[in-house]
Amino acid sequence: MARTATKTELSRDAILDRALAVADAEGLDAVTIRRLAQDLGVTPMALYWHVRSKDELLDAMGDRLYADLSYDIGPDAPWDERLGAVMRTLVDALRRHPACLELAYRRILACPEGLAITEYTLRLLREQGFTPRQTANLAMHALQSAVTLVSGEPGTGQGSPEEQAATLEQKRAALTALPDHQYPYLREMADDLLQCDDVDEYYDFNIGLFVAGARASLSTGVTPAR
Amino acid sequence: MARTATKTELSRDAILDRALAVADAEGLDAVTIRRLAQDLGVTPMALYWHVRSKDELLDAMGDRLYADLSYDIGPDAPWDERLGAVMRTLVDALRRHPACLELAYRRILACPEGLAITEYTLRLLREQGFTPRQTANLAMHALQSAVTLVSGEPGTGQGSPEEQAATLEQKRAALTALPDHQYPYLREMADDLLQCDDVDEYYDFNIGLFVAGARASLSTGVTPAR
DNA sequence: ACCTGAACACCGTTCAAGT
DNA sequence: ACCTGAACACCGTTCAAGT
Repeated sequence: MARTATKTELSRDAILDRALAVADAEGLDAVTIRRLAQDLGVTPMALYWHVRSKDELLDAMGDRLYADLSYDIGPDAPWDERLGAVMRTLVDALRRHPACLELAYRRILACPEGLAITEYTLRLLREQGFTPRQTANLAMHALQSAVTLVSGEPGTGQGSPEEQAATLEQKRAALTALPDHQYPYLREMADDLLQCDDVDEYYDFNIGLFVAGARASLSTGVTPAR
Repeated sequence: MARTATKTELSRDAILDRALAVADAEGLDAVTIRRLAQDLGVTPMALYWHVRSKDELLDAMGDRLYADLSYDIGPDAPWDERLGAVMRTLVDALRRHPACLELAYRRILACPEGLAITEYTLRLLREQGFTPRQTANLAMHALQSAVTLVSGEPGTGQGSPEEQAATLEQKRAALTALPDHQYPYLREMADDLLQCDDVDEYYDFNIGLFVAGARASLSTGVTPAR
């Protein structure tokens, strides 16, 4: 919108800051080399001095998601609470840049902070008696669940806030227009499906759900069902 | 690759078939109006007679994921097995077109088959005693978990098979090059994190995990932890 | 070391025009 | 009803050239 013809000189960090700001405001699709250049008052090709390619820029944006995480609540806390704390931290971090969600997963094993939180989680589970296979599985899915929770938070879509509100109302209209004899449950729970009045309860419940599954799979030994 | 200058006349279905084929072979990014037109031996603008926009085409591709699903194992089966069957069906469907995974979530409440499986799941959970809020929550996350499981299946990335193999080997090299004193667990479980020798076990375990979480949240009444 | 200009090979989409 | 041609406003990226 406002072409911030900032006097601040161009740098990798300045580009990253602007990219995240654009993503937050207008969605990841709005993050464009040419757009960023315009915002920064510079020619598109100038960015290529500080960044190898757009893909590398997206990677760097993803890495920012893992910056400044604190998830270690101490070795004396129960292991399931420690696991829950990891997921809580991830969720809170991802919620700061919901437009960048899709960048999170591919960077967890690529950037130092991602490796650190993964190592922490692997150790936590391994020491609890999970097999290497189960541990790797649970650790990766703890992260993925965090991503999923944020991206699936009812009322949160992709695109600008206005677009989100518009598509939300559109979906509600579509659901309430369904024939009641065929979709009674969809109609009953339309609001619950589409929005979320208590986000804290939402995250608490679903993180608890994951942790409960992990707990169950530990006590029963192998696969928790079937 | 082979520009299939098919003599079959242009139609919405022909476009969709080609789009899915291209996505499966080269990833969703390769699905392009112009590329499809070339494959179909026609001018790009010809597609616009059969399809309103590229977005509508992507929506239609997503709808295909929900076609021909059978998940009802009968009302006499235990509810947790029925829930597991729903997730199994979704997983199997999504695995047929892994490149289209990101299209799945946004169409679940938009196409008839998506509505049907959602209604089925809502009813299943509601009759079990979950609150509307919990039911809506669990139903949507059952789907999302299915998407997550497929997209997170170790060894499965986005892009062409060659690209996947290349990035896989690259990641393994990166992990095994880590300092052992700092990341012992990452090094121990590098293979488990990156690939998956028994896919059936992988899906069974993780679907069971979700179902176990749901079971736990039902028996304990409200939120399963904290 | 850092930025620009011109150019290339792509996109999705509109709109008037053909048959 | 169905398709084409030309055009518009975008992309990411390369490469030689400027300072």
